[in-house]
Amino acid sequence: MKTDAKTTDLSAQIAKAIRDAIIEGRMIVDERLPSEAELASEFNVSRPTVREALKRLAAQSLIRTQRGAFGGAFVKRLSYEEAYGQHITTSTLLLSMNAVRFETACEARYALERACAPLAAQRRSPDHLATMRAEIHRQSQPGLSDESFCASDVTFHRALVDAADNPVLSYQLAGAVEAMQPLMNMITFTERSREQIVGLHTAIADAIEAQDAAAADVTLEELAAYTLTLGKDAMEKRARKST
Amino acid sequence: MKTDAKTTDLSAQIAKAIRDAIIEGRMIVDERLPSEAELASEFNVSRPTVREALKRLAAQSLIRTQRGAFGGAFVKRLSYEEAYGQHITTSTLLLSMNAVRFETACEARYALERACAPLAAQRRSPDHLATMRAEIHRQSQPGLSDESFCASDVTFHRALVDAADNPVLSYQLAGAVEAMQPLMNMITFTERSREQIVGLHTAIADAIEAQDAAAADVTLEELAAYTLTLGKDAMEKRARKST
DNA sequence: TGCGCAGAAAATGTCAGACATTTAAATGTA
DNA sequence: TACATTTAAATGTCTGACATTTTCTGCGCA
Repeated sequence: MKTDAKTTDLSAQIAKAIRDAIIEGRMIVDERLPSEAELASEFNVSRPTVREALKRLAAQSLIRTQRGAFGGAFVKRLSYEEAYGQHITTSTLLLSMNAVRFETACEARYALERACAPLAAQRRSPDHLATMRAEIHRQSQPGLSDESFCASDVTFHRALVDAADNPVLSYQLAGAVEAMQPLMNMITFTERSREQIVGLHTAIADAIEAQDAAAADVTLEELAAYTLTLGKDAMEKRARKST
Repeated sequence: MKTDAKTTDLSAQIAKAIRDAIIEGRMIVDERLPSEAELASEFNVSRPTVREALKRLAAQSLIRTQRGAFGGAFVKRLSYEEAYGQHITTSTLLLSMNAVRFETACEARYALERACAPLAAQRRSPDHLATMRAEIHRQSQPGLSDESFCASDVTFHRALVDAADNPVLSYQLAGAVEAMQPLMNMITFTERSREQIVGLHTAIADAIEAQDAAAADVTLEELAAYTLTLGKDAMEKRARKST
């Protein structure tokens, strides 16, 4: 039953075998793996090869290792924080390496955000509202760099998403929202466009506070359309400059 | 400037240094990394340590390696397929390891799917419609196992999402849809419930074909509600059994 | 009896060096 | 010129050793 795909590294094969065991539930959280020496003899390879396999799994946050007596490798409980981090890294790279069009990413992001809006309107906590208001205030400060403006924009939208109070939703959305930031950073925000955005953000916060899902949806749609035009302008300028 | 965090492995530090270089764009796709020996002397570590670092990066699909003369490690273009795979694995584990409530996962999934529906209605290709119809047909076959029914359900919904013709959206949704399957597999589908679901699926396919976004949305909402009741029943049964 | 400290043991972390294998370029020959 | 051969530069793998960390054990002492 062993898949003797001679084409792959031994360490990759071993990593796959262990990974499958974890995914299929044959090993449970906090269960200890055999020691490196035991794994080595079990798979008939040397200890460095086993170690390479374990490092692969560690990179995916599937195991953690602990030194010392009664240490070893343990199946790790994947935390939301780590999953967020991995997802954001992957999403960001996917966008930056595959020449994804601004329109495509933007459409995806706002489509997903609008899916959160009704839940956010229903469940928003004072905490999330406070964050949104604080970021709106920051975005109104003159002299803010474009990067900081974008970062604040991300924080605002994260708060909106988190207000839906569904960690699975937050996790899935994190990728879409954060991965957009590098693309957004290419936009130069004029005083006029910042005013527009702050106005729309305020309208969104108001709608969420008033638990008015319909209003939030309409405003988000407006914001999506406006962001799209800003992005298109920026992309055109870059295209002209490079020719 | 070297972060001498003595608390972490050398291989983790080296992996981080290279990963940052890739993420920040200091290394571009298909660029060759220094050889293992060169990296070893550059970071003042041994070759096995460098190799462990490289395996970490390979596990995240950030690099690929090539043997032979003029081989080495190269920055890898992250493909949608691989990103899908990683995302699904992570999402699945996140759900299974953190005792996410069925309701939470279900809510997230359908909220996101409903975000795709309007775009799918607008852009659906004959291909996607055909897939949806084919899966509906499969789901009507008597004698289908619960697992196969669930797998077909996932394929149907993937087709719905893909019909929106936005790869970024498909990528983000893949995690939500596929990661639900293990949870759905715990449900025993009676003949009656299958009929219900097939009916709703048919209504969704009809709405998408007719480019009627509103109808698709309403039906998806119904399906979400129905799935939720099925899930709750299944969870209650399991709870009773275990006491 | 109970407490604290030293040592043993077990595991991962790291290193050095060697050999095997793969691959493409360079070289030589018909 | 075309094809076969050699060669060199990489990664892949193994062996063995030592360093470090951490826990448990057992001893001595009050």
